[in-house]
Amino acid sequence: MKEQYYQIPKIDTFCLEHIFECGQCFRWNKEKDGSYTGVFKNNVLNVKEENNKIIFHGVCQGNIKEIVTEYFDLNRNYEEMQKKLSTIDENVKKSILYGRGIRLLNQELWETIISFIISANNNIPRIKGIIERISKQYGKLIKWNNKEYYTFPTAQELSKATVEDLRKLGLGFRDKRVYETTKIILTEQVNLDKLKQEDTEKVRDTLLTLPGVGPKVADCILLFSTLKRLEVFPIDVWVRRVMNELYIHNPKEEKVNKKEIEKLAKQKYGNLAGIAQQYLFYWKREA
DNA sequence: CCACAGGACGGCT
DNA sequence: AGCCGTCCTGTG
Repeated sequence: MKEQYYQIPKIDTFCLEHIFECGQCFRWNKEKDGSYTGVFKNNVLNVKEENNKIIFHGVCQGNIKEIVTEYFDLNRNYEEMQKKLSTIDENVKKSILYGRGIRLLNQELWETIISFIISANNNIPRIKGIIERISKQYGKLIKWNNKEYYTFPTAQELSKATVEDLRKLGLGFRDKRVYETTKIILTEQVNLDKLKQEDTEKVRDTLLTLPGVGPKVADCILLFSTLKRLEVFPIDVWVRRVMNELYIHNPKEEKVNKKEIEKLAKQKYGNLAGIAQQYLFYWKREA
């Protein structure tokens, strides 16, 4: 663990606000100067856009360049994917212009699973609060710049929590789901390392066996974690809304069949459906 | 007081 | 297979 810096030139396909406010992550907070600070794995990192540079600064376990490149998905060509998607139709093109700085983070799988179980029928401020309290209670302390940060607990660490403990931290009815899933992963009834090599449908089926993981949560995990399956298309109320507006035009939005949306997304966006989903989602929700 | 928020689950038909 | 009530908690 040592303090390190890294920087890259500013690019259109990297915007802090787009990346951190598009709903894929819960542990990044905006500072007074407009930069963002967050905790992932055993790293505390601050990211700042300055002049023509993006500056990464923090305490990292390992080499900061490698850590940043992996986490921010810097080796993937977002410009090329945007060009491809822009040819599909004017609306998607518009959504990309609006959120062109989005990148899909490679977040640690275990943390992503628990975070999105907590996200079920919940809102972002509360999700963030719950995850912060869980980390403070069961994670490890990292001090930096006279401030205290806490890592997201490992399965081993979180297994110390009883259902009642979790309830006190504000998880509500999700307490039991987190508790059970933690046990399953800790005992390797589901092995997260082996999961990464399987094909998407099989991974999805396995994730769906975890308590608290339904179709939407499973797809978020597949898209926002190191699994990084760009072809999945998480469908929540916002995505349903925008897909109905753009293509289906059903006056009763709540009646729109999920299967219909899935089919549409696949035939239109193909193996980039997940990327398209993020631009559309961010565009529609912010508007 | 009530509605609702970035779903999952269980019971029912 | 599809439909629907219910599930904690915070906020308006």
